[in-house]
Amino acid sequence: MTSDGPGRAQSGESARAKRATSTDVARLAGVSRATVSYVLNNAPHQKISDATRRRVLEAADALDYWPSAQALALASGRTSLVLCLWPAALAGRHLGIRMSTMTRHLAKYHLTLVTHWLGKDSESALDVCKILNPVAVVSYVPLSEEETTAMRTAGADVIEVVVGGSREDNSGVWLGEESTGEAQARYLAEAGHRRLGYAYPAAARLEQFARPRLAGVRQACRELGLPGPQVLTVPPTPEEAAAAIHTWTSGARPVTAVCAYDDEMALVMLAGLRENEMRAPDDLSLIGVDDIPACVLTDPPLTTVRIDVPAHATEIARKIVHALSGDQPWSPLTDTCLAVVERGTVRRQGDRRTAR
Amino acid sequence: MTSDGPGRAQSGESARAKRATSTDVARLAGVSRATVSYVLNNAPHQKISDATRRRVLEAADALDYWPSAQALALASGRTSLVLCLWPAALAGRHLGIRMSTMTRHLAKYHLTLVTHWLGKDSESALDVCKILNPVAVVSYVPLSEEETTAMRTAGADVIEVVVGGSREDNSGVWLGEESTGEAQARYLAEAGHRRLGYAYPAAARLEQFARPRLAGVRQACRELGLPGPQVLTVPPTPEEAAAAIHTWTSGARPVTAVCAYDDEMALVMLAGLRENEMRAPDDLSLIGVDDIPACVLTDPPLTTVRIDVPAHATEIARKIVHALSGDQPWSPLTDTCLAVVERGTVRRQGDRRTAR
DNA sequence: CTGCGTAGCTTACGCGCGTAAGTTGAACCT
DNA sequence: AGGTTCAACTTACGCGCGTAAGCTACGCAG
Repeated sequence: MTSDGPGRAQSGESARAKRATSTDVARLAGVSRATVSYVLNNAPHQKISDATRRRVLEAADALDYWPSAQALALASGRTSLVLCLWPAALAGRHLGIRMSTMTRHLAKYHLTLVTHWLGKDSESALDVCKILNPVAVVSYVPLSEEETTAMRTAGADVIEVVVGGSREDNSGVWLGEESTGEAQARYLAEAGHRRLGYAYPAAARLEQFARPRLAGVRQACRELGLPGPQVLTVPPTPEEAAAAIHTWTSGARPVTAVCAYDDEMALVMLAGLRENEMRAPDDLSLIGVDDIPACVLTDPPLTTVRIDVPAHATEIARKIVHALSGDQPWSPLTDTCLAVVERGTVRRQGDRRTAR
Repeated sequence: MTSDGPGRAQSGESARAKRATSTDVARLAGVSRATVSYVLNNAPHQKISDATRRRVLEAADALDYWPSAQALALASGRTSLVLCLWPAALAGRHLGIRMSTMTRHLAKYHLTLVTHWLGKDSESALDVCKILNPVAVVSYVPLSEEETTAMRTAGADVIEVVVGGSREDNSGVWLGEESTGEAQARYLAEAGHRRLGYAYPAAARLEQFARPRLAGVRQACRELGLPGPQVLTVPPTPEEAAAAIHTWTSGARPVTAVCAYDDEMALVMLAGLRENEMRAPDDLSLIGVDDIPACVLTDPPLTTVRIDVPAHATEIARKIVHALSGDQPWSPLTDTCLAVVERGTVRRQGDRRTAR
């Protein structure tokens, strides 16, 4: 038995039916192609008798007809595609929820989301845009002025660059990376901490996220009248984390709490604390970003800032749909896509010991 | 200053240049459209004078002309797209490398990879296929017979379903999920273990991966003459892991080593061991799959099976390119996309204590 | 001087579609 | 009887492209 199970690759020889065109439907229904088109698109000002309409619909059904997206795109000058540009270096675990949320939301408006992965240089971004000719682009990669204008001439009406902009650039709308930093700092301040540290990642690929997050911490400190955070670059090894922790805690004005760039950084910090025979939160408070599953497994479990990814993704999708419809000014549905998950690594003012 | 920074969404009003068509180029060069086409495509049997050729090339350059992918697709009947279907539930951290590897490899052959994210049900898979009309589909989601044939009539010449097939289905080619399970079991057997456990995940979304991995362990046990693994479903909490560990280790014929579905499962197991005041590898050996960064941070560091993702991705891309060219039978470049990373959680036969 | 091959183009068609602009014949009004 | 209206269609065009087929003028053999 040589049936084609899944996993088999086949070249095109297999006798497969060609897809039916509207001409085929017209022939089968015994009408002109135009009539078919009018019926299937419910053309508003065309009079089609019920009998004819039914014949056309039956013929289309019998032939399993669907219109060619390419022909549609050529004729109308626009596709129904939304292109998402994503940097390969950043494949985190929220990606799936983020993408499927956007996919579903856009699908309600008959828009199809596809993702293209970019390497170090975003060279292929423009090529892909030319090939797909999407109506909108949402980019998680910084885009140069030239690239955006080139994409616009390539047909992309709406271009959203999610990453790297400042708050004002985003029309005061939504969650930038800064917000996570702000949330960390505000929470620590509210817990009574005044001298903060920031654990900055060593990997260059994280720069574009780390920089705005740190900026958010700085901004919050400024607004709250706290001294700026003491920033240390922490490579991902327990030993180097231990050294950084020593620096933070041993000065004349020691840091009492550290904002970690993300949860993985915080995990490394926890290992560094062990290395120094110290413990969170008694010797140093710690807060991460992301709420990865491992957060609940550590001892003590890690306090962190959770990004409400579905909410954020929905906001972006909504903004795109809105911009495509192109009427009233945009207003966000929510501006709080963030929440602090309180667990065991931040000591609150007044606590002597923290409960296990 | 109201310049359009990144992060701004714009609707289409901005006076942007329309893209140039080959008609524009023809007009500027003072020739017919056909001549333009012949020049730009280096038509083999057409005689074009050098002067004309140069004028056309200059005009195309001046207008920044590129052919419309939609028109090309309509005229030729095929696109240069490869569609990758990915289940949103499975966004792991290797995704970036996997995708960019495939993207780069396919780009060498002027194929563009785009990814579409599927939710629980793969309902939209076919729609996307109809919209994009890709030459090939590589799916990480199981596809029904109807779906594959429908995709073929939609124009996809090559369809690769990476997941879920058995070894034979994949034309004896490459790495299925089974292989990771096999590698775990073989390694443990070689280290002297004879009674193995398998820590099966509780989350339903992991079923499609867990099942073949477990099948691989079973297969290896059979081939090595070992009793089959004692399978326990382990929810992701330390307490429940501790209970499972108790079951494994306390019988008349206790298990001495456990294959964890993946590293996260192994991490939970480690927490469960702590809960029981036990330790790997002295009380129980443990091996994961994936080699996530956290592996080196645990105490002891986690022994695991690493998937050589770039190699695997390249194999898939090569297979697709090969199938599209459609000549000689396919042969893989490598069949070992797996490696065991030996760290501290597997006790080798003869060791009394394991070195830290 | 006529015929012919050929370099160097142009004209024409089809890919599959939406849709504007006809066309036809029956019903209705004067 | 002759004109008008209108339902129910069909014909024709363009979107941007590749490419088959046709066309023209020039050089050259007979």
